[in-house]
Amino acid sequence: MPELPEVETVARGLRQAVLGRRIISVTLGKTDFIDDPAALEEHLPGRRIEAVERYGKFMLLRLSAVNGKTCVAPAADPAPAALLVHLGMTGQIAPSPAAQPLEKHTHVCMLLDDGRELRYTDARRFGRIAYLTKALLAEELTGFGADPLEVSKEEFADRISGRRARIKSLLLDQSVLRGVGNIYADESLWKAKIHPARLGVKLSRKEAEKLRRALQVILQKAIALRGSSISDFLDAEGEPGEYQRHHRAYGREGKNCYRCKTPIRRAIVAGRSSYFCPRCQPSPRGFALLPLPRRGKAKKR
DNA sequence: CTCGATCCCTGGACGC
DNA sequence: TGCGTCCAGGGATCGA
Repeated sequence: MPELPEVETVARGLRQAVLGRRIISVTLGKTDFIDDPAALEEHLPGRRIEAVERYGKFMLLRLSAVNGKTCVAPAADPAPAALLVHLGMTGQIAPSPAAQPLEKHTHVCMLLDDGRELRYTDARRFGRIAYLTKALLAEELTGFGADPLEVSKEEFADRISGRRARIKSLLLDQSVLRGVGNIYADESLWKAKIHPARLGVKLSRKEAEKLRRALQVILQKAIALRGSSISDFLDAEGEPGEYQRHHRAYGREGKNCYRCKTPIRRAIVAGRSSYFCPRCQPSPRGFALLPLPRRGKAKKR
């Protein structure tokens, strides 16, 4: 569940921990979530980590050009490049002493020039790792939507106003906004008092602006608190975040709304569990609030 | 074009 | 204690 605030937290941690380090060698475990595993082994050694950036839910480790002095074999691709990292649901990336035993599900180990290893673990392997040349990276980053922290009032409204999709679906759509996931979509909709099943086209400009503001305030606060740790999110120092304590909707089914005391409901919207206050966030016409099976009970097929 | 359904994967929660 | 089932969810893909 790492979303923008969690990825930002990890990126900041990595910036502190590994900036300027050179990668000596790479060892891989399972590779079915890596674009081109051989490319990692071939192209990473000899490169220095020059910057760590976040793009939506992606992290981008900018890598130096390879020069002859640090790499014995002439590199086939000496130009600057990047390592793209997506944490998926359960991905973690952090440096460890090379002597430390490997955590379960460690699939990428990058030995650094200070004796530590930058390790990527991911139980579910919903993440993604790719070595990308400059051209491939540029291609990769096309098609993403606006940065939710930077998007202007006008652009935000334009991006949802013509759409017949549900607002929840639009918030989750990385080609509309990059970086928002299920938790922060629900939290921002609760704050803006907008039902997740409303259609984008049906939101007024005023509502759209309220939603943009809510999203920005929530994301900023979540970053300040180092993200939400609801299952197993840990930052690059292995520390959990704090923002889960501030959730007002997500995961609060049956608990009282912080504004009006009405029990929070859960419904499937845009294929995802969605939490909302049925009073503060009035449902659109035609939205049937079907009773969901209680958690843990058998589910209809 | 738009959008919903399905699948990928594993650990943990829960029922019995 | 152990076994089976369901659920979490980002994103790719497919079909309506």
